[in-house]
Parts: sequence; C-alpha cells; structure tokens
Amino acid sequence: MTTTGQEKNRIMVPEPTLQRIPVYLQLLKRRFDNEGIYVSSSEIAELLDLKPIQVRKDLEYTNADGRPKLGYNARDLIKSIEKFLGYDNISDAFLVGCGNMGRALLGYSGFDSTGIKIRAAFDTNLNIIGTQVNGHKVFDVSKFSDLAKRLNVRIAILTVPFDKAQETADMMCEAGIKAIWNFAPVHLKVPDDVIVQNENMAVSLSVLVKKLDDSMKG
Amino acid sequence: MTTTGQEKNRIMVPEPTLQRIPVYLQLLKRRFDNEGIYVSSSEIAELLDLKPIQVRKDLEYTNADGRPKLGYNARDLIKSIEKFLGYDNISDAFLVGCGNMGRALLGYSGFDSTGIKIRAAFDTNLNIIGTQVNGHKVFDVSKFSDLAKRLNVRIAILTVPFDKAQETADMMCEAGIKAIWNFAPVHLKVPDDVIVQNENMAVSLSVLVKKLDDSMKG
DNA sequence: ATTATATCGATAAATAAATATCAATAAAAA
DNA sequence: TTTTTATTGATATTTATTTATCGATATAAT
Repeated sequence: MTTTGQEKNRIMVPEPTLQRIPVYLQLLKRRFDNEGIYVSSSEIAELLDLKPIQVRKDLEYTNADGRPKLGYNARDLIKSIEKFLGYDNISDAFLVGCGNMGRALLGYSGFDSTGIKIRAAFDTNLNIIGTQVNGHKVFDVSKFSDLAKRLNVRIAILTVPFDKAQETADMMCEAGIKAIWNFAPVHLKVPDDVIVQNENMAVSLSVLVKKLDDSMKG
Repeated sequence: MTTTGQEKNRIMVPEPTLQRIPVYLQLLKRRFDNEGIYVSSSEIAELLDLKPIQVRKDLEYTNADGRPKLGYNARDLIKSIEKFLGYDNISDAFLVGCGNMGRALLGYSGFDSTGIKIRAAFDTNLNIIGTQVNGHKVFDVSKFSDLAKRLNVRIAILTVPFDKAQETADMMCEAGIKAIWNFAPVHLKVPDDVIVQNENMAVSLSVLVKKLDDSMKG
C-alpha cells in the first residue's frame, strides 16, 4: 500500500492553509515585528481581504497562542509560523538553467527570509560556465551530481527550456534531490519521494486572462 | 448589495478546475495537435498524474464533446479550451518594473500562445528609459496612464519592488487597468472590479521547503 | 450479426475546506 | 467591584470539490 506521502498520525494541513501561512508571515514581519505588539485575526484578515475565522483557523495549525481581547503577540506568532514552516533548518539549493528566469531568481533577494540559499548555478552554455551571474558562480551541469552529493543539497530550482525539463529532473533525482521548484511548463515525472512545486507562468497568465474575459462579458 | 464578481446565472467554474484547464491545453498542443487524433481522459490523466474522472469533469466546463470508446478529438478539444479561456480576444499588456523579474518576463516566449502580448515596458530608472529590454521599448512610468488609455490596455504586469507595489497598483487602476499580474510580495488593495493574480515567489518557495521538511521528519 | 470493450457523461456519494455559532476569558470601562 | 467588550478556540454547519457508480454508446473483435 502506497501512502500519498503524509503520515497517518501527523496533523494534516490543508493545502490552501499551507499557502496562506507564508503570506501571514510576510505581513507580520513587515508590519508587526515590534516588541510587545499584539495583532488580532481580524486585523490580519482586514489587511489581506480574508475572514477572521479563516485566519484564526489557519494560525491554529502553527500552534499559535492567542489571548482573548488582545489577539496574538506578534513576535511569538512570527516564531510559531517560522517553526511551523521549518525555517530553523536553513537549506542550500542549486539552480539549473541560467536563462531569463534563472537569472531573475539568482538576483532575487526575497528568499533569504525563507531559510533558503542558492549555493550555485548550472548551465550547459559554455559561454557562461565559469562566469558569475548575480553573484552566483555558474558550473557545468555535468558537475551537478557530484556537488549535490558532496554538499548534501536537497533542493533544486529548474529553469531550463521545456524540452530539456524532464531529462534535467531525472538527473536531479539521481543526484539525490528531494524537492524541485519547477519553472518549466511541463508536468515532471519523478519518484514518489520527490516533491515538485510548479511555477507555470503561462498557466497563471491564462487564468488571469480568463477571469478578465469573464468579468468583461458578465 | 455587492457581488463577488460572478454573475448568478453563469456557470461557475471551480478555481482548481480553472487552474488545471490551461495545463490540459499546454499538453494537448504539445503532444496531440494532429489531424484526426483522439485522446481520452485516461490518457490525459496518466500524463498529468490526475484521475480520469477529474479530467472529464474539468473538460465538461469547456463544452468539450467526447465520444464513447474513442475519447475527444484533440483538435476540437484544443479549440473548446481556447474558446473557454478567451483566447480569441488577444489582449495587450503593459509591464511596470524592469528589474530582474520584469526582464525575465519580457524575454519569456511562452505567452504568445495565451493570447497576450506585452506591448511596452515602464520604469523609473533614467538609465534604462528609452532603451530596449528583450525587444521591448522602455518608457517612463509617467507615460503609463496616457498610453494605457490611448491603446485601451486592460492588463498590467507589476514587477516593481515591494515598497512601490501599492502605489504602482493605484496608478494602474486609475489608468483603467482591470487585471494585474502581481509579482510583488504584497497584498494589493484594488477596487472591486479589478482582478489581481498574485505570483509570490517567496511564498511558493516556503511551501516547498515546508513540504520537504515534513517529508524528511515524517 | 453479435458480443466484448473502452469510453463519456449524468447523477450520487464522499471528502475537504470554509464559515458560523457560541462558551470562555481577559482586558478595559463604568 | 461589576459590567461591557473584543477576542480566542472548540464544535457544528454549510459549501465546494473530488471521487465513485453506472447507464448509454460507439468502436472493434468474434
């Protein structure tokens, strides 16, 4: 019998909740990260256009501890969420594919707070191998496996063209990668113990265009 | 009484379905776009790790017409989905913020198929105003409103730093923009008739890290 | 011509997620 | 001190989404 990856006696967090929790964290760090500040579910809800009940229910999963009449101590809440998200275990990541999207991610500073550090970048293009891209050294893809194993890297960012995506993913999995952040517009086939998070830009844009289309017609 | 934007007597499409439909289209165009080819819900499901029933139910919303024993005519199915997604009405978009992410999107070729065309880019940086970035002319942001109104542009891509995001969104809404694709890690406050699609990279990465963390511990 | 088979599509059931209700509680106000 | 108020958090309800069942049907095999 195969499980879907979740253990039985572990608290199951709904996917929508899981996606909202980092948003709460971003907000809290930006606007409430001061000594002794309290923040209520209704304040958070107001700022994010959600309902207070939903915020409260989501925060329960992080073991946040609120106080009647006051709300949550913001500092404590931030700590609860960070613990929940596993930010204590800072992880290294490798990026493969230094095209437009790869370069953008290498230059993005917003990941520091997520406990992730892009350690190295890889490509097949001889013209950029050996150079630095946004402060990251670029290696030949053939070195990926060795380095990943040596440094025990578990997270990979996949930003290669779509027709190279599956073979790159295969290579990553063989190198011991357990989580792939996939920007190629392709559904990757990976072993059961590998997690894939898709970032399919064309799909997002399609959804937006469809909603606009509906709202114009409706 | 305010509605949430959906009309009463229009068929309501579940959000998860809406997000899967463009994925089907990508797959079909890439692998089944040939004369007379039939494709079944089970084939599609197999390729995307979904269940046939779900695929069939999703496709029903597009008015796809399947045939027992054979499945769907691929060409017809593609047409159904494209019609559903509103690809007939090709739209222009403006992009504001030519940093790393903005440049990546300006260089991304995968949007052509979604019926969207980035017509111009905008920035505040005098060094790049007037230049070309990935084949797109960069204008001063102060020109956005005029041009948007003149060309009747309804879609905007927001790739400015987070602390400029809300004011940029405000400017866009005043210029008549009705759909914002937001890459800033901020929840935007916009009028009810404006659609926002968030692409919050740090959030996605957090979710991935959390899932990895769980799968290691579990 | 008949039978077996693979599929769709309608309806029903099960599961997951969002929302509502309300008792308990701690702070603030009277 | 007592009352009012805003809030959490437990439980219950409602709504949304996924999954199952099964009759109808068109093709292919016998």
